[in-house]
Amino acid sequence: MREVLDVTKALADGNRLRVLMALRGGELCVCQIVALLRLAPSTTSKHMAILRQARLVDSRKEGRWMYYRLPDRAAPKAAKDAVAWVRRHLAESPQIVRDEKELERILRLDPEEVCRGQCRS
Amino acid sequence: MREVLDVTKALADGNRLRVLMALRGGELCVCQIVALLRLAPSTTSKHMAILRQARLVDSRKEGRWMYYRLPDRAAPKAAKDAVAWVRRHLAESPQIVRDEKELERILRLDPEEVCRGQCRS
DNA sequence: GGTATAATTCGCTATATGGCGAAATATAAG
DNA sequence: CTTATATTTCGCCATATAGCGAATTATACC
Repeated sequence: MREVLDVTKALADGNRLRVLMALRGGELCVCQIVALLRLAPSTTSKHMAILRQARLVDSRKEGRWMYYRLPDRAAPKAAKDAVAWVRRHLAESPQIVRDEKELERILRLDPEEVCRGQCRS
Repeated sequence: MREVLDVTKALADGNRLRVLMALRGGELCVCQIVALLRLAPSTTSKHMAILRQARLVDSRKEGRWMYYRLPDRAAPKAAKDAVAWVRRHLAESPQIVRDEKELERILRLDPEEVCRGQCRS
């Protein structure tokens, strides 16, 4: 029950659903997710921790950057199936379509440039 | 997005997951669900309204009794798939197994008797 | 070592949610 | 019509959650 509830609670937020959809195209660093959601880095980080706790994303640290991606084969089936459900039923949402365009724009930028300025106090 | 979020928010509560699992065996009236969850009728009713809003259950009124059941063919695919996901990943939860036993006990009682006393002020 | 920067954790506030009991509604029974 | 009863709605309270900025941590660069 706990495992399933972790997943459903993690999915019960629009911004976290947007992140899962954004990760369809491959891993993203926190800076890029911040740029997409336009939330504070601290808020975004908390969202990512909730998704990871539910095993809906995996993460990988490279230098100062933390990259998040959709879970691989090793993830619990409940989580993988949940991601598949989200992908299947959210693909045509106007918000998600808008995010796709915005993400294209963000990915065209130098990652350094995306980060710069976000994390200044 | 709204439709998907209604579903994920509805699933993000343990008692509502328990109801969905309990309805596997067929429709139940509110009294029976109250007896299973051991929550106040008003609380239970609110949970059922949230599940119905998300199209995760259908309802049918018969006299004074309101019966809830899992959605049929006509329901949105997102809702049907979500119910299938819950059924697949929650079937072996200890809580759900306990609920199965308890529900058997409740179903052996006269429905009139199940209701009696719950709704007294 | 010292500074800069990406990310997280912490402390706080506003809002959302789950719970109850009382009141309201709807239907059956007298 | 009046009473009884199943359910829902309303008003309230306690807790959970999403958001932010400040402080902290971890890593790169000088």
